[in-house]
Amino acid sequence: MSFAPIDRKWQAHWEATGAYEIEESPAKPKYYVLDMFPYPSGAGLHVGHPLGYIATDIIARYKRHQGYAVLHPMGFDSFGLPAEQYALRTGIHPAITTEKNIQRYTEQLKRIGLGYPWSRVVRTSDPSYYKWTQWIFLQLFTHWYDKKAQKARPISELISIFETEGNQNVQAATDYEGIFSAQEWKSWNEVERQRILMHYRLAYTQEAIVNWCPALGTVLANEEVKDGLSERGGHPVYRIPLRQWFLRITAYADRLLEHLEELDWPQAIKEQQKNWIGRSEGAYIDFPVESPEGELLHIRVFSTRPDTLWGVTFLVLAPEHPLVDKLTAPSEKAQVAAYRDWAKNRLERERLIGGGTPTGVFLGTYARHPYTAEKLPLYISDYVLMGYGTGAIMAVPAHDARDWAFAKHFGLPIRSIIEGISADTAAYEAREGRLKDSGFLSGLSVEEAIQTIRQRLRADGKGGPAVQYKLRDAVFSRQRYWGEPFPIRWKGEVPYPDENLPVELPPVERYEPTGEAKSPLARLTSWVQLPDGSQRETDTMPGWAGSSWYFLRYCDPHNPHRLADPDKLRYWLPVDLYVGGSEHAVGHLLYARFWTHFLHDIGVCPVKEPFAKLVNQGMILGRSIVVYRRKDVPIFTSADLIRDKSLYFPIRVDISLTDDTRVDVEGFRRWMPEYANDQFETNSAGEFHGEPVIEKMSKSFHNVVTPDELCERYGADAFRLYEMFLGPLTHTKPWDPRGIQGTYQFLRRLWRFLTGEETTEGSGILLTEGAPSAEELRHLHTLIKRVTEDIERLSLNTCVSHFMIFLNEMQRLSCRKRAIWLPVFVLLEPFAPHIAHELWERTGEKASLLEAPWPQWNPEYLQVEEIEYPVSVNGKLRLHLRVPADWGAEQIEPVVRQDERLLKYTNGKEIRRIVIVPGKIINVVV
RNA sequence: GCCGAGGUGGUGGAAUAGGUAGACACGCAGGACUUAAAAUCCUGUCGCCUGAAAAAGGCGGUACGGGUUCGAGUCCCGUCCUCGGCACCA
Repeated sequence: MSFAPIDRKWQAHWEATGAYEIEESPAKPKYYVLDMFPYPSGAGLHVGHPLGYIATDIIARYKRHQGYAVLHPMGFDSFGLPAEQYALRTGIHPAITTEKNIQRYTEQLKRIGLGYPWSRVVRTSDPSYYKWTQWIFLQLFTHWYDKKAQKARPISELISIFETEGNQNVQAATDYEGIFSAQEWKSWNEVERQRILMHYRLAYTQEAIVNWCPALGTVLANEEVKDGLSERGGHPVYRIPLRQWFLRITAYADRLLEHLEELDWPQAIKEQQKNWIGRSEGAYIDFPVESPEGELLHIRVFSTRPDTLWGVTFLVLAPEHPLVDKLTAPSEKAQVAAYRDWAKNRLERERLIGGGTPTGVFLGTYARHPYTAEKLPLYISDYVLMGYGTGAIMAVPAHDARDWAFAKHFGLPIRSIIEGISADTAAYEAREGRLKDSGFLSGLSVEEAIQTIRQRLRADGKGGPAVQYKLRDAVFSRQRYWGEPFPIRWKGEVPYPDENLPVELPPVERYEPTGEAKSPLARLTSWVQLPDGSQRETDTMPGWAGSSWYFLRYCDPHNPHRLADPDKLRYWLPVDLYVGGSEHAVGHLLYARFWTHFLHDIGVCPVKEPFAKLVNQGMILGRSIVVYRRKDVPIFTSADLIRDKSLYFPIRVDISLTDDTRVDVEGFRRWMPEYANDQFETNSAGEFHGEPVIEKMSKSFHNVVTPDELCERYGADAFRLYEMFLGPLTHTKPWDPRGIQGTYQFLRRLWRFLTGEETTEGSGILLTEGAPSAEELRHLHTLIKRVTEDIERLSLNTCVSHFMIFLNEMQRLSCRKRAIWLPVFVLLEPFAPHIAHELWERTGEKASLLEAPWPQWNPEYLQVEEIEYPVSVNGKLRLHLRVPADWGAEQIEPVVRQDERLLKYTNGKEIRRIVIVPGKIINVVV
């Protein structure tokens, strides 16, 4: 018996009636529940993908029963690399592949009975959508961040300020260090002005060092490079400077950090974002230094431990530090050049793995301690990074493990400045103790000393308090085809916004990279060259551009005039519940917050934080079956016969050819023709077994289970229930292909019990009239209470158990009373909508089950009438037990016997009464 | 190394306020029906002990060692292990 016909009947009905389309209704409270939209890959959905979607579908349906206007939309993150690579191989345009995949995804999602408003679907690759992605980019391009006002402001306002007072009073998020007056500003030409403005824009271009792989013709991310070679193909990778677009996310570092507090997100994700932003407080300290040519300079360092200033015994600069050339003594030039060369070609990765022994060279010159004027030797070493702080450090080997290792290796002095601490065997890094030998800091605690020195440095003009972030500005360029084009026209060196949106992605004939670190768009000269002599930007935006604001578009998905209507945004935002995988912890989730803060600043978005509550669903792992083939001869051996696995090669079998661990040998032979003539050693029962392995669900492991086949065989509802029943939403758990029997069995029992039918063809239902008994009401209201409370705390797996227990009780009581079952159908609807709707229809109820109000539990039905029951314990002490009125002696006696123990615990106090409630001994009244 | 989350039967997991640990389900074992299989239904299923068995009972048990409490899977201290993230960030 299959529930598939019922599934189809109701899915068609919902489709035809637009049952899940939704509008703002001011009279109702709103609830916005969101899934992370998928990239529509060619492989389709496997059973791991819809886990979160089913959970949010349950929440959405539940909230709808509770009278909320619920927005629970779906869309597609449809720009991306796989479609482009497929196009490279086949010549099929990514738009066609993507369209096909979206069709397939949509069918699969509908087959599970997910109630999405399909009219609201957004696709990031639609021009009508990416028009607004481009628009947001232009807003970033035409805004700067004012630190005084703590918000983004139009670049035109910055120009006005420059024209009237120059830049001396401007506190902006910028890397521009010069100071200029209004006169100077006015004296400059357009190109010079634009060059300066570029340092203020929130979207800007800059030369950056990238991993360039000529063989692949593209730039690679750090994680795509292994040991100087490309991960794919193993081609050499070079670090070259390239002009790239950046977004100035660092302007928002503080705000992104602060607002983390107010979010109801998993602690792990908040921690990750916090670490990623990596705020540290410390101080800048300037060390005077004289170059071999006699030039007086200073080296600025950043330290979180400025209190250890008297423990400094040398300074270290990053090899790329701009002062290295000037500060190298003639005698050391050759060595320094050699080291710098070596360090440059050493990739980040090796440098980290190399970890153990410090490397570096002496520059042959010395800096002066800012307070004691002591001579401090200057070194360069690649353990100091140019990209963080100032690219130079003061080394305090006694109180920093890295400096300690460096000092030991090069025989430099180690000087402890904490009382009673010797740093002979290891650095003392704790922020505890009192300072010694530290001038005016001596005698202070570490924390006191830090505060004192920060102020003193500023007062003395030798530095001052400073804050540093690990967060870097985000690279926003990709040399790819299948992404959003930049709405930018270059006139010479100066980029100008192209206000004529959308700038549509033109068709190309060849998808191969150009070999010059440019996207395939660069070949389209007719597209690139514009009539006014300017050229289009040919890079495209990264995958995360479109996904950084899609949740806004869902509120008003077809608006041609604006990103979304402000009233609609005000109604729906923020997202009340966002469910998705934790892999987006510092990518998508940080960028989406950044864009939302920015859009809030410019008055487009009513909220600063897009996602009030976030839940990470766990991964569902697959169960692969491995069979063993001898290394020496063409023989496969059943796994239960194998003693020494080292004699065998493991080979994964497609799980459709297995029944638990038993392998269909003939099927396997057909599937892998190269083994067709091999011998298969079976066990004594004549069976051939493999061995199960739990690992990621993946096509390459042949362990993928798709929802489609399960929905056909058991029905969408059994599938939905099983996905929930598997375990807590947030846990990573293996897919057990046999387990679905449990929820399928439950639904069949329910079906047979209520309809008396073995098939889904009839239309009968066996509900009876009549008033429910106290016991029946107690079961019903227990169910309502448990299911309601468990949905609220997202414990959907236990909800399923409650239904099973309830059915058992009703079967035991043979209760088919209408008054009991009607509310149960409402409770069941979010979990098993198809069967719930079918049963509801058969009852003849006219009201729509979708809109039926969620039942309320009545505490009165849950309370059990109590009586006092006098018993004697040990024949000595007389007790009064308060027990449910319908309990008999056979229920009380075991309890009493058990509670003889209580006598021991009362330390001589007289027990008057043991209070008992159903199932629990609550306390002893004395 | 640092940060975060966790450790309960053969398996997934339950125990919501510190109150009968193992609900519910899978698997497994036994039985019924059947020529047989599938399907379905019933019974049992943490370990050890007493008991011919059943009934009934006893003891132990939530990673390990301590502690608080009449009572601890739950709270506190210490140790070990697993998973996830970050990792020369000065």
